[in-house]
Amino acid sequence: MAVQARQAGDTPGRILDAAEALFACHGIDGTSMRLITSRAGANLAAVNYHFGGKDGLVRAVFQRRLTELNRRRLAALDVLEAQAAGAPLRPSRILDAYFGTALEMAADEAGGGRHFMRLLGRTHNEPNQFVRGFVAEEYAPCAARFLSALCRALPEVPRDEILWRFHFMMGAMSFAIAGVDGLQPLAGEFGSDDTSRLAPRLMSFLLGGLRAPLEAAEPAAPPLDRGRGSTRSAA
Amino acid sequence: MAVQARQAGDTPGRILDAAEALFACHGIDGTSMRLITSRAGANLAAVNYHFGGKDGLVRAVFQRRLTELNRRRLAALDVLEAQAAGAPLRPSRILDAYFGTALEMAADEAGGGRHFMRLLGRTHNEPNQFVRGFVAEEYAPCAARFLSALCRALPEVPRDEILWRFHFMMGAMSFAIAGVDGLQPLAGEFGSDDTSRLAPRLMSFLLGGLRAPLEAAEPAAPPLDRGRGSTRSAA
DNA sequence: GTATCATTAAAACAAACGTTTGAATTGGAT
DNA sequence: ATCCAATTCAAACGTTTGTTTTAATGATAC
Repeated sequence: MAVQARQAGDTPGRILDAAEALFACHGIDGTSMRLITSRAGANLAAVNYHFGGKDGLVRAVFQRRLTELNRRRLAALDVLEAQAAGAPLRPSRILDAYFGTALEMAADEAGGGRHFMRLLGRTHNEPNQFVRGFVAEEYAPCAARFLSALCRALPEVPRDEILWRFHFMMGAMSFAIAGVDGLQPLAGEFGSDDTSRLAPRLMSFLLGGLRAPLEAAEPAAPPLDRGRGSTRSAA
Repeated sequence: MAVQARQAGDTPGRILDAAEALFACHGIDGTSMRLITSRAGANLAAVNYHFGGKDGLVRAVFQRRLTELNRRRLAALDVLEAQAAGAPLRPSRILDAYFGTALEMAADEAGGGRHFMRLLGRTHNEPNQFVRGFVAEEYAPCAARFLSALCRALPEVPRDEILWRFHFMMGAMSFAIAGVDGLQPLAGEFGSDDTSRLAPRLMSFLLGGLRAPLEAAEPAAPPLDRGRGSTRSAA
C-alpha cells in the first residue's frame, strides 16, 4: 500500500518498507515472510538472500530507524548542552530532545516513521527475546546520557525515582503513538486535529509527571487507604 | 512452574493458568497449544474440547480476570461517590480507584495476576485484531464511567484533553507493570523494594501528569522551539 | 559474443501449527 | 453390575511456517 515510489530495483529496501508496515500492523510473529515478500513485490527467497533469514530482517528493520532516531536525540541534546554552557538544562528541553524527536519521526508519514514508532512502542513489552535484546542494546547509551542530564537538571530528585519516571514517560509516549487506534473504542468522536496537537498534549503531560511532588518515602500503608499521595485539591 | 496446587481434576483451570503465564511471556501468537497443554499437564485436544479452540481459550483467559478487575474498579468508584455525597471527587481518589486496583491485582503474585496484568498491558497495542476487539468491549463501560468522573472532578480541563491524558496514564501503567524487565537494560543496579514502592511512584507520576498545566491552545509553532510548555523552573 | 558475477524465480523441504478423529477411560446414577 | 455421559488420550489430518535448493535471468567486463 504505502509504498512511496521506491526504486523498482531496490529489493531490500522494498522488503524493509513492507516488513516495517506489516510488523506494525500484525506483529512480528503474526507476519509471514510470504506476506512480506508478496507485498514488496519480491520473491519469497529474497529475504533469506538479502537478510539471511527472518531474524536478520527484523534486526535490519529496527536498526535502520533506531540508529537514526538515537543519533538525532543525542544531537539535540548536544545542542542544548552547548547552549547552556555548563548550566543545568531545563527539564522541558531534555524531554523535548528525547520524546519530541521521537514524535517528529512518528509524524513523518511519508518516510514510514509512523509505522516504525508504533512497532517500537510495542517493543518494550515485546515477547520476542532477541528483539528486546538488541533494541535495549541500541537504546542503552542514548538513554544513559538523557538519564544523566535529567539527574543533573533535577538534583533534588533521587536517581531511582527519575529512572522510574523515565520509564513511565516511555509508556505514555508508546500509547500516544499507538494513539487513536487504542482510543477509539472509548470515545467514537474525535476531532480531525489529533496528530497535530498530540505533541503538545503529550509533552505537558510528561513534564507534569516528571515534576510531580515526591511521595513520602516509606509509609506503613494503611490497607484501606491505598493511595493518599499528593493530597492537594484538584488542579 | 507457578501452578499453585490447583485441583488435579480441574483441567480447564490448569490450562487457563498455563496459558495466562505463557501468553505473558511469549505472546499469544508465540505460544503454541502444545506448549500450553504440556505445561498444564493436559492433553493437546483438551483445549479444543473445553474452549472450542485457541481463540476461545484466549477469550477465556482475558474474561476471567478482566471482568473481575473492572468490577473491582467500579465498586471502588461507587464507594468514592457514596462518600462524596454529590460533591466532585478528588482526582487522586479516582486515579487510585482505577490504577490502584489494577496494581493491586498485578501485585497478587500467587493468584497469577502479575502474569495477566503484563499480558493486558500489551493488549492496547496488540496486533491481534479480535483480542483488541473484545478487550475494548469489556473495557468500554468501565472506562466511560471513570472518564465522566474525571471530567466532573476537573471541570476546567477540556474533555478531549482528559481523554488523551487518561490514555497516556494507561501507557505509563502498562510500562510500570511490565516494569523491571524493561528497565534492567538501562540500569543494572536495582533495589530489592521495587514492587513495594511501585504503586506510590506511579500514582504520584500519574497525578502530576493529569494535573499538568494546559498547553496554549493553538500556537503557530516555531519550528526550532518545539516544546516550550510549562516553563516554570524545575520541581 | 562470451564469460562472470549478482540477483531473481519456481519448486520443494522438513518442521510446527491448530484442529479433528475415534477409541479408551473415568465417575456416577440407576 | 450396568449403562450413560463426560472426559482423556494417542494418532493423524491438512495448512502454514521459515528455509533451502537448483535453475533462469540480467547486467557488466573482456
